[in-house]
Amino acid sequence: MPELPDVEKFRLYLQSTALHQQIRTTSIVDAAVLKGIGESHFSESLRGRTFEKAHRHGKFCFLRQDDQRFVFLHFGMTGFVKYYTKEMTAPEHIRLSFEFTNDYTLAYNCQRKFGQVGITNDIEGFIDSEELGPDALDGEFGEDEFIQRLQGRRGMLKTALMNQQVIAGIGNIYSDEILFQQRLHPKISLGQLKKTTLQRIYTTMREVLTKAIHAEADPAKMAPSMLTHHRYGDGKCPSCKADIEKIEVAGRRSCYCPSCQDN
DNA sequence: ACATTGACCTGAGAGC
DNA sequence: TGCTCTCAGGTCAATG
Repeated sequence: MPELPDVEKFRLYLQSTALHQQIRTTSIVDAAVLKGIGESHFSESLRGRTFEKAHRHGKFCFLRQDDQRFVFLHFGMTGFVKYYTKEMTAPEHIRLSFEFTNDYTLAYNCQRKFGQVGITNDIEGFIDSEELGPDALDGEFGEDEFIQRLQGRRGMLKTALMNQQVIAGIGNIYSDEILFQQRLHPKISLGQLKKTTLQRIYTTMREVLTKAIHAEADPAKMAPSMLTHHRYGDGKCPSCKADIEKIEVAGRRSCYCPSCQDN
């Protein structure tokens, strides 16, 4: 699932559930999801800590601890978090969990183990070391910088939008949505785009992501004018009712309307 | 510098 | 019902 809107949903969820509770124990069910830290070191450094705030950059979520360090969470393709009590059904595929002194558990779940969890001293340093681009919805990330980061690149627009080093947060689904909203073919290359088109793409990117957040990243809750609303359902273009086509672009399945996006 | 491919993992759903 | 095959919203490394 998790692209920027999904991760923002997780951040808000964490923000409203798992903060200010003392951690009693940490269970590591599958150490494969830990990155850059060993099992025992991870558990020890979290014992007795509380989470004070949830942050996000691109597809990464950060839980600030009361010692000012951060647990970072990446969700891969199948990750999510759940806060629950023993009376509630535990999620499947728990990879690690925090048990709080209020008897609630915060579980990090990931069916395929593409996600990762670790500890970092500061978010800025983490972003630098991961070489992440600016968060797609960051208030500081304006149109000029967007154009600057895309202009002069070669290759396809979709690839650049999904490249976390260029812009952080966009994946396969929302790059398709941005392309659809601008009626651009998924294989269009950056060299074909005028500056005015890039300006419109920037605005569309922000709108698409903002709308998706408002819809809680749930395709069913999105406006019918959005491609994402149709890609799992009727498979019809919301504009012209043509069948949505699926082609492979940059190794990913790309959905588009062959009639509206025929440039 | 970029595209392509395969690898990493696991399970849901389709088709037989 | 049970088996096999295909596919999945991410990322990385190797290769062309």
